[in-house]
Amino acid sequence: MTKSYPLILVDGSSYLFRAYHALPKLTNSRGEPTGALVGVLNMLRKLRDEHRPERIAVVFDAPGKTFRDDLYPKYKANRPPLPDDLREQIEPLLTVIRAMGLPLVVVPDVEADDVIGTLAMRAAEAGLDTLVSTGDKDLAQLVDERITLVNTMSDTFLDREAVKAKFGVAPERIVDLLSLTGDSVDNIPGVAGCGPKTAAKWLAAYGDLDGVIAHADEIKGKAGEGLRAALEQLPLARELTKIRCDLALDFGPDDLHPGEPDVVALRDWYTRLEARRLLETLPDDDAVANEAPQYDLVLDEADFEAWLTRLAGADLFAFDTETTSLDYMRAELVGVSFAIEPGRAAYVPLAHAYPGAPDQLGRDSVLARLKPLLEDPRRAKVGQNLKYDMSVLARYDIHLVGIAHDTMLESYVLDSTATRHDMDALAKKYLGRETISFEAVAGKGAKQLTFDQVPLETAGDYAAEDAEVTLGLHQALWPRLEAVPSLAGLYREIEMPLVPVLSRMERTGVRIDRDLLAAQSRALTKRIQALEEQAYAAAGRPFNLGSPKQIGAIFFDEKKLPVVAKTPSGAPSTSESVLERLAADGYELPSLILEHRRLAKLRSTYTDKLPQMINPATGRVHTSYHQAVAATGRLSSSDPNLQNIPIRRDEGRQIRRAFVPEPGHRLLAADYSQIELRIMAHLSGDERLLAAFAAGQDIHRATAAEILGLSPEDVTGEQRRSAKAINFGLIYGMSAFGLARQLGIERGAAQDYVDRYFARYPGVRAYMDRTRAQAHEDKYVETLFGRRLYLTDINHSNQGRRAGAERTAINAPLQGTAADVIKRAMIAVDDWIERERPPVRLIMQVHDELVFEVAEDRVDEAAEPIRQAMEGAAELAVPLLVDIGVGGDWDEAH
DNA sequence: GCCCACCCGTAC
DNA sequence: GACGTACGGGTGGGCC
Repeated sequence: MTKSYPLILVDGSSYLFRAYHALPKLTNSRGEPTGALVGVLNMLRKLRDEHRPERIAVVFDAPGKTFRDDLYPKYKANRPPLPDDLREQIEPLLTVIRAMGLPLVVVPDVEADDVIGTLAMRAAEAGLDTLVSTGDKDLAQLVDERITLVNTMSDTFLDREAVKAKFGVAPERIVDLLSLTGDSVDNIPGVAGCGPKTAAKWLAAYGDLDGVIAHADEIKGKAGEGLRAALEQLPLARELTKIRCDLALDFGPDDLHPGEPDVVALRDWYTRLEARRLLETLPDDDAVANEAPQYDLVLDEADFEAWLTRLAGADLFAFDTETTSLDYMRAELVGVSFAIEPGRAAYVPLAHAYPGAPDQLGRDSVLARLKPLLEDPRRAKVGQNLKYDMSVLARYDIHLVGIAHDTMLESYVLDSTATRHDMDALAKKYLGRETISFEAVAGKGAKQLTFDQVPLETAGDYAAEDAEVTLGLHQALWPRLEAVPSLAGLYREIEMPLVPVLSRMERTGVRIDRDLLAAQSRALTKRIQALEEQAYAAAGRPFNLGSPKQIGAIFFDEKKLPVVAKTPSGAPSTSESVLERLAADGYELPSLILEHRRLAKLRSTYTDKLPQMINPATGRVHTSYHQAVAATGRLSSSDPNLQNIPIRRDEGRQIRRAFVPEPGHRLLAADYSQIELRIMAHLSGDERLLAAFAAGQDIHRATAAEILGLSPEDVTGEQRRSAKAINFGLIYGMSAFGLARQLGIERGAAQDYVDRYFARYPGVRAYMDRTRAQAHEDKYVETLFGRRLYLTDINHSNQGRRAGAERTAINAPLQGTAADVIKRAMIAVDDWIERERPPVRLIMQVHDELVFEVAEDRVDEAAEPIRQAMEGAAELAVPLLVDIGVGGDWDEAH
């Protein structure tokens, strides 16, 4: 094609129908109809590539009545309703056309033909040649010296001469010809017995339609009779057929310059449509990725709508919230950011409030429109620590679903020993990219701003980058994860499904009896004060009982007490074991300090702190569970830490009485019995250990009996205690030296115990040897569910470092498998709760224990499903046993 | 006033 | 030196 056209007008509606009927009914693999849509897109691409027009518009009919309906109520009455599988393709088509950068024209209450006629005429007046691309013969009436028709699907051009050749009349007579022949699709009757040939003949003979009408009497035959019968309606047919070229449009040809294609959106759409040919027309991924990122600050409806459309078409999008607080229970939403492709992201500020802040889209209206997307399980989202975003959104009644990926967890599963899994660290590690720190935009210390006070320019870059980097990280991390099927399985089956469970558990929180803790604090204060006075008297001067340094000065400098042990930094230790030793030697002060430390610890860490952590809105304490902290796969808890509430000593245990249910409810505590030893039995396959668990024996008693050659009933309490220390020591990779210290016995005696243990449990020894050897070989160990823990020090030249790594190698598979098991149990139990909606809430996890708040009258029926979920969480060679207790507080539930 | 290392103690 | 995994309070020193 050599001739160039300054304006191309595309009859989009005609092509859509032609494509729908002419092309096979294709669908993509999701079952969405795509045939007509892709057909039209291919045609548009071809048209644009061949002509590279300066101006172009794709014109569609607008829904609604037109002037033709007013002229003729039966207009288009024969037309069947739009098939559903065609209707569904219209909106996506319009969206993709916009993304292609092609001006889209839909004028309310006007048909595409008339818009095209008017625009072509205006162009002609301005001296511009127009190419009208259509599949509809009616438009032949527009053809003249400046207007040419093309059917891009069949590649046929119609200029004046071609129109004459094809229809037998000049373009000026096309309206007359069509009036005579009629149009069954538009329900314009025409003349019975008169087809295009006859009509052309008549028009050639009598000049035009008026001439034909004037000479109607002269025409013979069936067609002549038809003509005479149709005379009255022919003027109306002409009115209906004639394309209007005089519409009052508020735009003209010069408003129709094509824009830059949105390659990112197009790639998503073409991918979704599975249109490979179209995908190939787009520039390479790399070319896009290497461009400077484009961050949109979305402040108006049009931009937001455009992003909504992009998100709706994306297979996966990255998502992030900006808020006023790290505390998910207090955080107010300040903005949201999105990315659908590295290099392209947007920030939608919603509630930035500082002097001179620009108007922003309303939070409620934005959230209302995001809600369907965020709650749609088929719309896949990726985020960094999405548990946080999920909890924040829940406060706005948005229940995030479709959490497909979390980059923090991808990183954690790939390497749990990495110290940090935050976005900044990951961007540096995996993308070689330095990101904007929160501190850089919000400042730090007392001058730190909340995010709503951060100016939009910097906030936008920061927030959009968060989403964009998250997507980039996912693209870097996911292939690495997929390359190791066991890790991918762990991620998919355990870590990702756990995210909503933890979010719910955190938001539920736990009720705390503030008054009880306050009373305990007062009682502790009295005792602490008394101890201080006694200590000052014993020391001969006042000092800070909380300062190991001052204690050291008094003990080892002033009173010349023996140094029992030193701290790692070389200072004389004042640890519990040291003080106990000194107390046993008859000194008074050490036991006073020990007592003081215990009480001060309880007061500062628990009885004073927990009431401060009560959320005023819920009256409950909401901890944070961290899913990417502990290298073994365990969770950790902070703010407050609910996983180290005292239990071993009675004084401390009282604090658990302050963990209470709502009125009408009970606490139910379910803990695994000896889970790590059972896992050791399973992993080692040791026959005696397996047999002991199979028989339901008290495992520490059985161990004592084996080591000492007694029958279980003859084992004393002291002997059982020693065996228990051995069992735990094994789990921690303890040496005979450590055991001796633990039990306060000679090293030789401890070694004797260890030897006898391994003689009776040879499978355990073999397992430990095997594990160590494997660790040296692989530089990592794994849990039963494939979780890996890397041991960088396993071949270290330093003996201490190497020994430490070996202990970790022994401990990690046991601790880590237990963590896997309880995580699976949590997912199962949450699934039951969400499915059956019993009056049961999961409120705490403490490594081998789950705590529930249950309606008082439903405790009995809750216990069994909980037990089944927990005991069924893994299929081991030994039974998994769960002990369940119920009470009016957490202490009582044990 | 803020930050951090250190020591110590709580849990499983 | 010697028992694994966490969190966090108080002290005390350094820094701004």
